[in-house]
Amino acid sequence: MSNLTLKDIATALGLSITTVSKALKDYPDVSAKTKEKVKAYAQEVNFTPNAYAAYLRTQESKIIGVIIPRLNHYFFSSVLKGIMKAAEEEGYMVIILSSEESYELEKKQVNRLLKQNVDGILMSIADSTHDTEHIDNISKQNIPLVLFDKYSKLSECSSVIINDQNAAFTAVEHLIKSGRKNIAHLRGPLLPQNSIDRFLGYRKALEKHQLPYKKEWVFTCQVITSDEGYTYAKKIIDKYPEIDAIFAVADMPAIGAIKYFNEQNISIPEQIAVMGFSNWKISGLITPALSTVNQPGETMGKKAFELFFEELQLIKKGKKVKYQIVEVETTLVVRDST
Amino acid sequence: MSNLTLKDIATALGLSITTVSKALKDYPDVSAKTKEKVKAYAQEVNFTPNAYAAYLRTQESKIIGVIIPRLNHYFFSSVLKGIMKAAEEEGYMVIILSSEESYELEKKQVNRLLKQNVDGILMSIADSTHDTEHIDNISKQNIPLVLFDKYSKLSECSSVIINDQNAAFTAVEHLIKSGRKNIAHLRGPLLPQNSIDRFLGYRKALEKHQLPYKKEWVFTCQVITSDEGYTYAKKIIDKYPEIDAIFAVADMPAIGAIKYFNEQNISIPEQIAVMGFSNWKISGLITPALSTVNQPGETMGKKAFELFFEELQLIKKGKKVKYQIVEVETTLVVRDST
DNA sequence: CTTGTGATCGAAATCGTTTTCGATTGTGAA
DNA sequence: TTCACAATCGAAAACGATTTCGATCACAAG
Repeated sequence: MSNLTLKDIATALGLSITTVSKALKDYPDVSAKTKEKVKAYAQEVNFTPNAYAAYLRTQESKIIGVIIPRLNHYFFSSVLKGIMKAAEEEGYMVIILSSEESYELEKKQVNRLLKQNVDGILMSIADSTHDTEHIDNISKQNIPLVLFDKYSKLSECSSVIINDQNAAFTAVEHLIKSGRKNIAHLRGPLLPQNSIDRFLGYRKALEKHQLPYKKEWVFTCQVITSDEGYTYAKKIIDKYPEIDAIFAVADMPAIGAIKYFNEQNISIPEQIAVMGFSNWKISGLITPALSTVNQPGETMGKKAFELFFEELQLIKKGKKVKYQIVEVETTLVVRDST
Repeated sequence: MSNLTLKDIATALGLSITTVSKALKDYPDVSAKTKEKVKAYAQEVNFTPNAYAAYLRTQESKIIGVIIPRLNHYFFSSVLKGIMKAAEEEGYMVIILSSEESYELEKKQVNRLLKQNVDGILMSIADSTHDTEHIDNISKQNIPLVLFDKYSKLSECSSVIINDQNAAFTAVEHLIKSGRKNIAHLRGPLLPQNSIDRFLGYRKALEKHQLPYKKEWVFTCQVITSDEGYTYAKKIIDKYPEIDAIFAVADMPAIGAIKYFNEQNISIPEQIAVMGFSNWKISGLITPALSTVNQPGETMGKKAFELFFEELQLIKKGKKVKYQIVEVETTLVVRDST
């Protein structure tokens, strides 16, 4: 029952270990009859080769590592789901580690994965990550690396991203087309690039529609939480009552703002419209339901695994890998807050 | 750079593989001087033993497997966080698999983990799981198993749970003490035991305070979603206007109900109070903020790993393991909806 | 009767670490 | 000097699968 080996099968069938191994792997120098016998018996006793022993020869662990900045965030959970589904189909296991948005921890986690001899690493780099040495180390060891969501312009590797600038542009344009003229922006921190791009998309939309850009209408969230949205919402109402719409860098600040407006009986979207970004599950459940940009996490995860897998095949064949930047489509989700 | 072996160190220092190995593991039959030399060099070249080769001898993979019913649920993500933190401290990697609430898939995932030779399995069984053969197989192979959240009375293994009945009792009693007399219950499906226990806690609280239990005030959610809460809320208002409070089996249905009440301008908690269960992050962000029962996922995860680790030590020493049922404390979180 | 060929099978080396069991050296006591 | 006994090191056998390279045999061609 518990974990038999090739040897067990060999003795049971009066064959050598070699022949059993080859029969199971369809080597041409085993007779059809023997193959059948071996396979039938292996099936019967539910044999699968010991993964660790196999690794020692093949150097393939059939395990990939995933590093995400936070564990219990809806978006990253969705990406994980996509990765794990795709991985399962190819017979891969997934080891997940969290960097907790810390550069130091991220470096450590990369090293842990390398020591574990994973066949590849998929990761979303932390906001605080400022150099790419640890990332480049991965490629140097010749193991496939795919970044998702956030990415590094400096590193030579494949990435799965969305077009933050275009997505933000579309979202803000939607606010403009629905008649808003004084649109504030709750932007994210100066890093990562994503929050810069969303800010740029915001500016571009204003520009295209000849609306003035006012620096004082851009509020920077140091941490992307609902609390920041809540306090900025108060500030907006108190200091800039002319503002009639808010475009937030993410759903959380948008939700915080809505919470404040609800408490103050400020009508959404009549008096002020609110637009989020990411389409967390929660955003459809609050009142009013939040308009937002759908960021398809599961699709991104699936695609990230596929890029890894392609790359691995190329490496195994000794071919040169070509890095790809895959952009996944976002969609505008219009609900009741705009 | 890339993955040296004991042999590399041995030749570099003019020693044997054996001595290097023993020096690194502080065997008594290696001189202090040699140990120092070896350790210094190993440190310098950043050597760590190959995990797979080590496994072949020690039969310890330093990997545990975790199976959860759903990936992107806040509660399970929190448990994962707790598990992974604790695992990391003991040098364990975590492989995560999802059963997607499917009994068949759960069986398959258990087998995948067993084939991977993980050192232990932590799992929360799917709602649809009706027999425990696959679970018992784990214990039979003598590898530690710890269940969390949901558990099986039939299986002999340790578990980390909350006291659903008491928690529900406290929640409903809070509604009663705040003056509600006509309390409805959105209960979960007939399985798992958790939703039964919460229902029983609801009944017990009514009973203790001499409130009548009315069967027609208990609404069964087949799936625990906000949609179900939304439609039942409508039904409650239409058919049973006398109801002044709702105790939901989980946050999601409670949130759905609140959404409906908000749309209908039914004041919460004045006209009707709403109480959830689990304390998902979202519950504090809606308006009005949802009162609920805090289910400490991270603590449960941490505790689950600790139980596994204890058990593993006992098994390694050949001692008999004693299974434990650990109850983690819940707390009532009173916000604005009650 | 040889010889060559194809079809089947196994022995043995290998992956890198762990661990048992000897082997060697040096030291002090007899 | 001889012997006992630590102290220190290495050889070699595992762990289980993979894969190279022969070995064996049957059979047909020469």
